[in-house]
Amino acid sequence: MKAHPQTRKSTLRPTMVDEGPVGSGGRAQRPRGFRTRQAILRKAVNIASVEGLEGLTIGKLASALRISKSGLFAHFGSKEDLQCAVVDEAREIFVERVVRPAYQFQGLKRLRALCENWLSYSKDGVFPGGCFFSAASLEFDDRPGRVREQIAGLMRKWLGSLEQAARDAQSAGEISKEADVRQLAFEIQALAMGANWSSRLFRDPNIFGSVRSAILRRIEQAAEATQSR
Amino acid sequence: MKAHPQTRKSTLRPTMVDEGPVGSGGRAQRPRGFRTRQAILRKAVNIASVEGLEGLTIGKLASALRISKSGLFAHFGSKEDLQCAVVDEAREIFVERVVRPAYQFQGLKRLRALCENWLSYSKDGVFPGGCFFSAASLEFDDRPGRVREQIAGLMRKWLGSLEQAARDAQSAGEISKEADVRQLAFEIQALAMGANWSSRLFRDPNIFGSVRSAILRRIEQAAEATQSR
DNA sequence: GATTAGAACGAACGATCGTGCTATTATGTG
DNA sequence: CACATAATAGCACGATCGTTCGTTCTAATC
Repeated sequence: MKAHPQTRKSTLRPTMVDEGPVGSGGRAQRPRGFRTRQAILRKAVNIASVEGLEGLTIGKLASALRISKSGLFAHFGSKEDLQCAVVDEAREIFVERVVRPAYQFQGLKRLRALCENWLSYSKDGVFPGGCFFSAASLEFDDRPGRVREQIAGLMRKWLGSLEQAARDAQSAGEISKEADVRQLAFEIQALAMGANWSSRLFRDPNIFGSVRSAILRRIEQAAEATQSR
Repeated sequence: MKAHPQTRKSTLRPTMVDEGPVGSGGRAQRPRGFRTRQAILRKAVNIASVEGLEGLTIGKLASALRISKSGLFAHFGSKEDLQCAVVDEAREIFVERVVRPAYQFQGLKRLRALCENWLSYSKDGVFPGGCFFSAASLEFDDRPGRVREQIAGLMRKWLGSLEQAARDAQSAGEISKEADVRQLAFEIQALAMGANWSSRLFRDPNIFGSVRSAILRRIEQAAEATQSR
């Protein structure tokens, strides 16, 4: 004759309100469960950046948040939905940290800012596991599905932003007309991801300095010369 | 009264002898279980390059080989051991395909051959999931343990090979004395991994051509100039 | 042909996976 | 306060995870 099931363990947690000061001084509160969802995603992104999007497990995530598995699961219909939401949350953080601050500049300055911001985004550990998208790209490039397409779309857009900034710089005469801006964008991205890779695998933060130089050199090379394709 | 358990399903598979012609014309056979182990690793490497080293599961691997889970497991003491063996198998394939053929050349030629071989190694799908080590690096860079250290060691060695080739080219006067060969090696590797990344995520095989040019350009740049840093 | 070492198997373990279902609790509105 | 609705918890499910065990089969040695 065990006590009837389902006796609450702690009445001390009314809802998941663990977030800091919301908005600027008590702004209009969002709907109730939204905050929980947000808190879940925040933690999920951090875990996923370390363990991978597939290694991110509903059980682990729930217990990391001291939440019931089913309670968490109800916020998303499936694991795939959760993964998509996590990717989008990571995107938001990335945009806020890397893209947005660079858009106060124009042309070449913007391009440089995008690079600088990306490097410090990786170096400063915005995600505890390094660049979320480098890891996610390589994890999902062979797994067909919505997550893969979402990641691919984001990366295309990011490369497009680099390319567009370079193109604008081109229009402004800051970069040679002959430069292949698409190629330039790709090479920047490759060097940046290389920095992330090396810093993580070899635990060498110094790589960021030399990669920063390499990128600037590469940009300058596009600025100067009648460079062949 | 079920028949006593453990009646063999097929007497048709005495041992796992599915490999093609071994050695050059019936050479001295390796010990018995060794061939099985080899067949396991071959399949395991392919699966792992697609699903990741952690996504490689003993159950899936066993049933892909039509082998019992326990029988497979017995060849390795633990999953970590299996992963280490898989990494080493991948290393062997990589060396055979990328490194060794380049060592018939010297100096700059060797450096170029290493690059060319790497690109075609990725492009031709030597592993069905693209470059095994790119994926494995990013998967394990945050997971402490033997696997991580093994991968890191291999990558260090590979970068060292590139660097040494460049250094030799330097001694031969094919590359400027002022060039930073370590940096050169890194940038080559970053571009190459970028090609692998892009080709996989965007399903764009054309990237290899432009990355090849970019690498050659970068090498030439090291050859010519009194380049800073 | 009998003996023996090693290879492969079947069954089972506890843990955890993703996912349902139902009941309980919390919140916001009248 | 009562009520409706949304959010969360509890429990259970079948599947699969890595791992262990004891048994059976195979191949080589005497």
